[in-house]
Amino acid sequence: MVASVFIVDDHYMVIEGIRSILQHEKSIEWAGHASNAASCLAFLKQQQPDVILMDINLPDKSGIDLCKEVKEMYPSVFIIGLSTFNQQSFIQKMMENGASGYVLKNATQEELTEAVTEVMKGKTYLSLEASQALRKNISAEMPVLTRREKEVLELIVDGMTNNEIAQKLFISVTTVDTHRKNLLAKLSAKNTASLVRIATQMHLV
Amino acid sequence: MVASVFIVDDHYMVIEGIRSILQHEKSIEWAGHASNAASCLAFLKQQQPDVILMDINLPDKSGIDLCKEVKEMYPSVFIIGLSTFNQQSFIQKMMENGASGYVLKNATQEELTEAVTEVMKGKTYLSLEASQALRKNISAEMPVLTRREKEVLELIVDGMTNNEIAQKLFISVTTVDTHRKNLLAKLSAKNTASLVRIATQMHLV
DNA sequence: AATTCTATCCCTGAAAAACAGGAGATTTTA
DNA sequence: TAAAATCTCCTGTTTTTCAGGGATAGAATT
Repeated sequence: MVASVFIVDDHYMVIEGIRSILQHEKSIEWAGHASNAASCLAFLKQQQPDVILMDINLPDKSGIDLCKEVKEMYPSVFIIGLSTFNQQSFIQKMMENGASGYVLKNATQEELTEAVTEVMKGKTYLSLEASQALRKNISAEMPVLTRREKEVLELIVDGMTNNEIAQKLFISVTTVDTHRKNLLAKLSAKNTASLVRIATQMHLV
Repeated sequence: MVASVFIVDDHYMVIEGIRSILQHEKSIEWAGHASNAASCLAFLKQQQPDVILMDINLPDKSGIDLCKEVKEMYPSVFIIGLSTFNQQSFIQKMMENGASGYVLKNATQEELTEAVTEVMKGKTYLSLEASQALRKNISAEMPVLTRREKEVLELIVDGMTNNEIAQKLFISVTTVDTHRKNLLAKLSAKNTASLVRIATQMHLV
């Protein structure tokens, strides 16, 4: 059985690299490529590949969102996340949104082909680094923020004061302050500065 | 004349992609590749290629630093910076450290080969996006921070208060406050939160 | 030699954030 | 349905930041 593989990545060199890696594999067929989410969706209207290798960072929308959309429209297509970083939050969100695997861009030829073949069997493939990142952080950190907390956090990062946030969200300043206190506690930050740094480093905003 | 090209990039897929792109070019010869700065330097002790394609993000040291070192030791080697982002500060630093060109990873085959051939002639090659980024920001923003201001900024981002910073640097709290005010002014930030966000986004810390 | 830049220090007063310690109402979920 | 989570609001106090000045001394530049 031959698996057709499609690639979404905004870097031509990466597309070329993957193509060059996979072309030797007899069990894998090149379905095509897209450099952004829009042309990926356009392609899928015409035909559906078996597997999509999907970069997390796309110019028009995040791979995490695209993954969700594609899986809703074409549930039978397997998606493998692709990125340079093994950030736990990314990997987790990608898997939550229906991805079947996650591979880092420094993966070897063996890893990549194994990922595709395993996923085709309906299994899940996580590269060593990815699964380690997932394991390490699932047990520890990565706090769960509520919808409102995320909302407040983003406005704080945008440089708004409690007062401004309160007006924007039509709630009391004291409420905003409470959310802020909870954010500080959840992210183990002692003040605004560390809160913003932690939030950006964790890619929460 | 045949140009030998060496690549330093920590992503196997990118190396494969570049190799696949350049192998069709008769005027270009593949010298080899390294996935970190250390093995790059080790390779250069044995032989020197004509051109090095060098990623900005390397696991052991930044491409910007590596560029400087290589140019000091082997001034005749041409270096082309390689990265996913067209951040003005990165491009500028790379060029200041002796690079002859800068190419983004979404470059086409034509761009990449042109970059190599132009640089071989002793010319400078900047991809369209790179030169635009350079032009746009050189005229505007990118504030110049003094050594002390950078120091204070880093401690602020680390979540320290003026008081703590003052004790750490053995200066008065009012001095720290002055630096802080200057930072807010220079980065056009209205408070700590936006200061931290801007600093991290500009990769100042 | 004069100017600019940098780093240092000081002041006042207002605004904002951090910290402590509650509590009621609604939604989710087990 | 009962428990847990979430969102909401409150009263205080203390600490930190922000805004607005001004000032001195040394280093670098013109």
